[in-house]
Amino acid sequence: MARPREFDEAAVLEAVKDVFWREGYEGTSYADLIAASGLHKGSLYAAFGDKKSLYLHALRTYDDGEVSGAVALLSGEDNASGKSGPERIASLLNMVVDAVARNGDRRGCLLCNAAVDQAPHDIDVEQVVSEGFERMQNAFETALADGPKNAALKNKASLINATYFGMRVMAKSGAPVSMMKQARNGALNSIR
Amino acid sequence: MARPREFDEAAVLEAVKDVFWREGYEGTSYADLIAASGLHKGSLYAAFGDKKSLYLHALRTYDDGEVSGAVALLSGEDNASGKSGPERIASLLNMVVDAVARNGDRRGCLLCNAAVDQAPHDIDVEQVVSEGFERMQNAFETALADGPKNAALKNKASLINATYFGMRVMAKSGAPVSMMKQARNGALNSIR
DNA sequence: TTTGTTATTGACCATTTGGTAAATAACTGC
DNA sequence: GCAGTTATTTACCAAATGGTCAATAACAAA
Repeated sequence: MARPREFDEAAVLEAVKDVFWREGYEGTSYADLIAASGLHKGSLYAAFGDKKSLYLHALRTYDDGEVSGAVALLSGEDNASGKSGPERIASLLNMVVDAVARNGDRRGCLLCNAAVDQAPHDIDVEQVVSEGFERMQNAFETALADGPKNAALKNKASLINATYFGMRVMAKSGAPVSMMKQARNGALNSIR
Repeated sequence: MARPREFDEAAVLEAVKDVFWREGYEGTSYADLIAASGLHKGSLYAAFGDKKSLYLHALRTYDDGEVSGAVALLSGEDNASGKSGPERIASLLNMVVDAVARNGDRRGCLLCNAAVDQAPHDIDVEQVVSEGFERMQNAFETALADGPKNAALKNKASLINATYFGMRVMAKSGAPVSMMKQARNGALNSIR
């Protein structure tokens, strides 16, 4: 065979994902990626292609990790806690608030960041983002009701979905936590 | 005195604002700004300072224009139409939907874009964005009620506010108009 | 041990980046 | 017309950008 990889591909993608998450696509340089991954430029190119392709790898890593985690939480797949749908929604929104309130995490949601900075300019990014949005939308719908989905239910789900991404933007914007908590309260009240 | 300006400062800022609005801060180069404004680099620097300062000028132009316009609409300052508060909110959300549905406008909201791409990295941008968010928040509250503001009202206002920015992100993300309309319907139902 | 294959490394590249400075041009008040 | 002041223009710059390539190193199979 041939010489084996010396780096852990998943670990490198985690590091790369975090840089793009914090700095955005244009705001990230190869110098940043090299520093974060510990790899040389040639290795990054050989393993993941050019910058755009690397960004897509990072975005899909986020999609497979954070987004799928949120979807699983909302859908109640891990039914250990026995939470109701609204309780699961509350859990997710609380996590969004707490990331800012407790850790000062200003990264927001990578899917949402990608929607703002690259989706309008790159059709591949747009596709990953759109699919992620749809998955979140469906997960909110699942949490709101297990029966057949009517129009009013879809409206509620989209309301929560939009609020979710709005809160993520608030997080990146430096909005006060009080405003985020109010948004969360308003969303939860609206589905009571 | 001295040699007068040959360009219309307001017109140049409009052009510059539009580039930053479409391309983001890092995505905009001086070549773009020169092409859009018709000015030479030296003139841009002499008139508005460096790139960051020019971006702030553009952001404040947006704040004085689009944001103030939305705030005025929500507050019912121009009372010619005699619309109720919820009707004024509906008007604004409809404008957001229509920008995408009719014109395919993917720019979203510059304030929101700035929140995502520069607010976490620049305190001046963060301040303009935060103030804009607060103004929108207050305008939504004004539209929801003219009486004293209680906690439930603030929650509702923040819900709508978050939904508004979420819909803007949806716009940039290429989400289907149907999803945006659902979010609008959900938001309007929640304040009935 | 040789051979084929793939990974790593570091030097290298053209282009673009944001930014500067000196020369020139246009205006006002004297 | 002259002096003073500010705009415009052009040429220029160092640094950083994304990207490539040839040399070398490490493995497996034969």
